[in-house]
Amino acid sequence: MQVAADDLIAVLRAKGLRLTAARRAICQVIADGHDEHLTSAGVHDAAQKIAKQAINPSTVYRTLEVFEQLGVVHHVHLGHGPGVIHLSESESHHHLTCDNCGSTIDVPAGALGGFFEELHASYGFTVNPSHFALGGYCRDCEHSGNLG
Amino acid sequence: MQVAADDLIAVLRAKGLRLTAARRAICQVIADGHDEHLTSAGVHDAAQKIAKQAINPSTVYRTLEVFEQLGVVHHVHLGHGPGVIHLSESESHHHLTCDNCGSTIDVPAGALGGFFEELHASYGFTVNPSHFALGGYCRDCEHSGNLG
DNA sequence: GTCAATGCAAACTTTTTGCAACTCC
DNA sequence: GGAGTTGCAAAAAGTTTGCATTGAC
Repeated sequence: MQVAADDLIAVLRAKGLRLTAARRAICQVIADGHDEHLTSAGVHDAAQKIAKQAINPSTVYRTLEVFEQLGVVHHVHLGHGPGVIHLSESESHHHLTCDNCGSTIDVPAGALGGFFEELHASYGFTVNPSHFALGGYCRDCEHSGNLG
Repeated sequence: MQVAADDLIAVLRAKGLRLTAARRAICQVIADGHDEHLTSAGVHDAAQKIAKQAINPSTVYRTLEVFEQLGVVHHVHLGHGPGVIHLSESESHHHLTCDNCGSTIDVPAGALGGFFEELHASYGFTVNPSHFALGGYCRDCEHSGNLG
């Protein structure tokens, strides 16, 4: 699903929150990068380029926190590094992260639906399908045999 | 599968590595806590109690790193906090972590086997079932409705 | 005696927080 | 004008690293 920066801006407006250059830029970054895996640092970087002004990292974190509370974005931990930002509205998907080469495969949530239902039935646990990733080895690494 | 501290010590010996009080204690902690979710801090703490002497955190990290390289343990990220240590030999299981209360449910890898096979068939991705966790809401939090 | 392992302290990364200054509505 | 935002700086948590010293074998 496509999300425009304007949609994000509208969310802020609807909540009576204020719209600053920094926030506009961050909205833009999130909307533009809807299919990428943006780190907070990446958001920070890109936002500064768009805003053509310095933005404080803490501003980025605070703005992303606002968006998380509004349910607009998630942050996901793909590995040991920084967290990754994700649009909640973007098509829900899970991540398969290769422990060897670090590549990430997106799996549509639909492909996992039955499995998650099973977990719910057995454990009463409702999976948030876009949070966290499954580690393992991708096809290439497994075949090449160059495993750590 | 049960792993004794002696087994871990044997691994070190076999590699020609040295055996110090700190390492003995850490082996003990890992072996004893084979079914728990030990953080590095937890290992540190427990090791000091066993060794009855101060152990530096960096020693713990370095020792755990050695064990990771030897393939004896993994470390897993359950969420935003510290990483968790896991015996590679211990029974493989997946983690369901509640985003609300932080509780963790262990799911035996067997329960997920079919699902992982499907992922392998569809995406060529081999899941390492003990790495990373699935986020979501546990039964209690979902029912109580006290969600973030 | 040699080399691995430790302790210590300092650096590092990512993220959070307190507070004064600012600015959007 | 006032509440929401920002920047700055400092702190926090978790982890890593350099270096001299220690201690296992």
